[in-house]
Amino acid sequence: MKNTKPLNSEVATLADVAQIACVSTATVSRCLNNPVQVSDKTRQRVMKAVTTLNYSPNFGARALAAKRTNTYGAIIPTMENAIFARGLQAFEQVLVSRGATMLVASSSYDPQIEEDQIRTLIARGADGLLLIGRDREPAVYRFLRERNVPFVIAWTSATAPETSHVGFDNLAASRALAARAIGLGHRQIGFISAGLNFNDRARDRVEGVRLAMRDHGLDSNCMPIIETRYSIACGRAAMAAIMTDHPETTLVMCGNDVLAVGAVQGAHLLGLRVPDDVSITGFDDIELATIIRPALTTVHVPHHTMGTMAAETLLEMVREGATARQIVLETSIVERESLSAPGMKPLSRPA
Amino acid sequence: MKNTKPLNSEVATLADVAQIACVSTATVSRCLNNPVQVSDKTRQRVMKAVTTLNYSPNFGARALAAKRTNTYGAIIPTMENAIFARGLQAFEQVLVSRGATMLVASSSYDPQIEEDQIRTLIARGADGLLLIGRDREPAVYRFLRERNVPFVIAWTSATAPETSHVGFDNLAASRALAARAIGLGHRQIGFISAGLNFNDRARDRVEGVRLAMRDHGLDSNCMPIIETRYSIACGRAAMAAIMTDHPETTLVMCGNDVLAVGAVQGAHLLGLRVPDDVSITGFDDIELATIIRPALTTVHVPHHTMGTMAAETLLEMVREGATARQIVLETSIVERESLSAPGMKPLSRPA
DNA sequence: TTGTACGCGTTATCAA
DNA sequence: TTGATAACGCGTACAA
Repeated sequence: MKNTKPLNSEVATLADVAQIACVSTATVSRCLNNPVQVSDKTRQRVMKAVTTLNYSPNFGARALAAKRTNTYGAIIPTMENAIFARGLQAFEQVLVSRGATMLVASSSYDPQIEEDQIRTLIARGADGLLLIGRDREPAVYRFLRERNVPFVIAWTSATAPETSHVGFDNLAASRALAARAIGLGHRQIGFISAGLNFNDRARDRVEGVRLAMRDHGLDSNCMPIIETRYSIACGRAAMAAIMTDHPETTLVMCGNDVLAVGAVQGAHLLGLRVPDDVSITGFDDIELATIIRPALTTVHVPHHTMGTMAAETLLEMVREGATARQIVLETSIVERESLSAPGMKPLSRPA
Repeated sequence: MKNTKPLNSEVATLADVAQIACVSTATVSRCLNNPVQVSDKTRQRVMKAVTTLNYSPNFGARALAAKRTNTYGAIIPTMENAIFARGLQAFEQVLVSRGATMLVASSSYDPQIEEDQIRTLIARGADGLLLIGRDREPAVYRFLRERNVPFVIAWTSATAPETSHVGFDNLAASRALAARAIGLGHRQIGFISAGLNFNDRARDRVEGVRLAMRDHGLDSNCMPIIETRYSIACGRAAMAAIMTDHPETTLVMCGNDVLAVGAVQGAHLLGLRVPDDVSITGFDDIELATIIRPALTTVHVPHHTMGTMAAETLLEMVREGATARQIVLETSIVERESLSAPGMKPLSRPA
C-alpha cells in the first residue's frame, strides 16, 4: 500500500530530505556532491533537513549511480607482521582523512590467493588498489588494465614506467649493507631468505649481496642460501642448517628482521656468540630489531612514509586522473650490535 | 544510440549473460543466488555464459537491490600491534573463506574516532561489525540497535546478555597472575597501564590486581599506577617513574606486553636486574614476550581463536539471524623469566 | 521451472 | 540556480 513515500519508515533517503527542504532530489544531491552549484539559501535549508533527518547516503545506490565507491583495497601478504601493519595503518589514515575507507585482504604470500583477492576487491567496487611487490602473472596485470582500475605497487622500486610505484630499492639497500660487511672483512657469507618465488623483494635482497660480493672480487656462487618460511622458528632452524653445513661462515645475512631474530636465537642455541663468533644482519628495522640482544644491524625502511605516499598517490590517480608515478624512498643502514668485523673463532666449537 | 544492449562495451551485466544463455535475467540471478531453484540444464548453460563473459555481479547494484553487501567492518584501536593484527588476520580469513570481505578502520584508542568509524562503516553498507571492548557511549549502542546492525564485541567478556561477546575475562586473568605473584611473596606492587578511559580491558586488568591484593589482605589503595600511552618508550619512562617514587617496589605488573618490554628496558637503564631486583609481568603473550631477556611472564590470550570465533559468530548472526552469543575463552599464565620471588636488594642502588 | 516487471536510492543530463 | 527524469544493474514478487 505504500507507494508515494514511506513517511518515517526505516532510514531517510534523498527524497525525504528533498521533501522536507522543499527542493528536488537533484538539488539535494548537488548540495552533497557539488555544493558550489547551489545557492547559499537553499543549501542551508537542505543541510538543515539533512541533519534533522540524520540522513546518510545509501552506499549501494551511490555506487550504482556514480560508479565510484570511495573505497580502496589493500592486499598484503600478511597482517601478522609489523612491517605491513605499519604501512597499512599509515595508508588507512590518509584514506580516512580524505573521506575514503579501506578494504583489506591478505594473501599469505600465495600468488593465486592474491589474484583471487584482486578480483574480489575489484568486484566489490574498489576504486583503486594497493599491491605489494611487482611479481605477478601477466594475466593479472592485463586484468587490472582492462578493468581500468588504478593501482600502486609498494615495497619495491619501479620497473615499468606505466605503473605507479611507491617503494625503495631492495637490491641497492642490500648491496650497501653487504658492502659494509665485506669492508669489515667478511668473506664467508650465508643468506637466509624468505621464499624467492613470486617475491621480487626477497630476490632483490639476495641479488644485492651477490653483486656486492662480485664488486669486491668474491665468488658469489658459493654463498649458501636457505630459503624458508617467514617466522622466527624458521630463522632458527635455517641458522642451524647453515652453520652445520658451512661452519666457516662469519656472517649470516637475513632477508628480514624476523628471520634475523630467529638466526640470533639459533646462533645462541649452537653456542655461538653474536657478533663475536658470527655476525648477523636483518632487513626492515622493525621494533623487534631493537629488542633482541644483540640489537640487529639492519636496513631501515620508511614504512610509515611509504604507506602515506602510496595512499596519496593512489588518491590522486583515482580522483584527479593523475598518471603513473614512481617514488623511490631512501633506506639507510642502522648499525647496532649484531655486525662486527669477523673475530677469532674458538678452535673447537661446541656441537 | 545505444538503447537495447551495449554489445561488447565495458563489462558484462546480468542482461548480457541472460542474452547469451537465452534465459531471462531473473533466471541468471537465481543461478547465482539460489541455484537449487534452477534446473540442471539451464543452470549449466547459464554458468557457461557466465564464465565466457567473465561476468561478475556489480557490487553497487547488488547492494542496492539486496540490501546486503557481504562486507563486514572491523574497528580496532590500532593495527600497529601484534595483538590486534593476529586476531584481525584470523577474522579476515574466516570471512574470506565464507565469501565475504573485510572493511578495516582503526580508532587510535579514541572513542570519538571510533564512533565516526562505526557510522562510516555502517553507511558504507557493512552487514556486521567487529568491535573491541565494551566501553562506548550509550548513544553509540542506541545507534547500532536502531540501524539494526549485528555486531560482536571482542577482547572482553560479557556484561550485556543482549549483545554478542567473544573474548576473555581480563579481570580474572589479571587477578590470577597477581595472586601468583603475591603467593611468591610480593607485597609492594606497582602497575603500568594503558589509558584507563574508555578502555574496559585496561581497567579490568588493574582491578584484577587490586582484588588479588585484597584477597590476600593487602591494601590495594597504595598501589602506584602509572597510566601511559601504548609504546615501549612509554613503558620505559613509566618504569623509571615508579622505581624513583617507590623504590621499595618488588614487582611491576604491566597492562600489556609492549609496556612490559619497555619496563624491562627501563629497569636495565636504572641498573636493576630483572627479576632479581624487580620482577615484571606482561599481558597478551605476543612474540615480543619471548624475545626480550628476561623473557616475559605474562598472560596468554588466544588471539587467533578469538578472531576466528568472532567471525563465525558474526556471520551466523547476519546470515542465519542467530541471537546474541557470549563466548569466554580461557587464558593461561605463561611463566617465563621475568617474575620470581622478591630477592634481596643491594643496599644502595645506582642513581 | 521460468519470465515479466517493478523497485532499490543515487547521479547526471537536459531543459527551463 | 533549479527541476524532471532517465539511467545504473540487480533481486524478487507475482504470474505463467
